[in-house]
Amino acid sequence: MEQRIERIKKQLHSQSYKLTPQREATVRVLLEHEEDHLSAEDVYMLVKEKSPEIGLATVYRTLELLTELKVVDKINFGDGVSRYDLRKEGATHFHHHLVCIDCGSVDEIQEDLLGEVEAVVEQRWNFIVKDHRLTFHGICHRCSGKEKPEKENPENNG
Amino acid sequence: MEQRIERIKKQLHSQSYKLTPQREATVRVLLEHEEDHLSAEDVYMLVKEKSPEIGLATVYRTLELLTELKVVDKINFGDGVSRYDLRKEGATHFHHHLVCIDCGSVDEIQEDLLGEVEAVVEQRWNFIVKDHRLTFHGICHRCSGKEKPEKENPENNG
DNA sequence: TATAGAATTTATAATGATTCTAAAGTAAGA
DNA sequence: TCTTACTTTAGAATCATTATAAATTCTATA
Repeated sequence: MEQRIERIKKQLHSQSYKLTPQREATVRVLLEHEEDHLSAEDVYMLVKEKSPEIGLATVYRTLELLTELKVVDKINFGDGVSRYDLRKEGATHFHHHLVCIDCGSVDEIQEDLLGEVEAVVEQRWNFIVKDHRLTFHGICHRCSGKEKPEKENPENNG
Repeated sequence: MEQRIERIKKQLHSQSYKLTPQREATVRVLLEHEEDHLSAEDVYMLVKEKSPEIGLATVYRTLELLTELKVVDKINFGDGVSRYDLRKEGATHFHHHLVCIDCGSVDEIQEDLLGEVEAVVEQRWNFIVKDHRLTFHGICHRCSGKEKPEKENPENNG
């Protein structure tokens, strides 16, 4: 945890931004909730627990900054709010999501399954792929009664 | 055009909705701008040209209804507005998009490139895929100076 | 240490997309 | 024609997000 904060700090410094206490508090919340998909409001409320004096606008500004630095990814599942998702360290691509239309859960796929598809897109559409967003909508293993997949969140094979 | 409207009318009727003049005007705008990715406001302004008395709320309600019936897909490219995209007739999946981070253009891919990926997801994650959203961000052929792809919008091979 | 200047935060107001509400309009059946 | 349910309109309300102005903090330098 401390190491990751240290590295994010360096990343900020490299663009002449500072890791202020408010920004650090925000980053800590994101790290502590790595599995979740928090909205700005969610983050705000969690940050407030430990740093009650922080303002909502600051949280928004920090999240925007972190998005710019590609520390987090901003995503939208169509429910009217943006959500912020920490990138796995070293990951160069945006991970994928499984949204359950039954219970609303959101699981992550860290593996990059799009290698071949991107090659096709680059060749056939002459489009230089820089990033992607892929979300599947369907029924999760919990709702379908199927067994839990062996590795639901594999550590670092993206 | 008339045939498609007729079919959409039937689809509405099958759920005991009516194709009111306002709804029809909205559908016509969508059909006339099939290649575009219109926001609710865009649709509103286009509908007003021919039916000036229509209200914005009606357009919103109609788009919501059409989304429910899967006549259109509601998408979000991260620019703060929802956009509405007519489904190709017979298409069972949501088509893909190529968003240029340079000029902002949005091109479509009708082909379903995700067959294998979905099979992997179903098997490895025990997730029953019902639909998907796939958007690539990158540089389009116009901005990169590459030649235009042979078939930019293939007719109906999705 | 004092001080100027830049960056940052706070609190609040403003914006803009979307949804809600109440009243009026419309269509279909008895 | 009367009744009932559905639909639309206009405008108000809501909610997420962004902008603003004043206050605060940090940094560098004298």
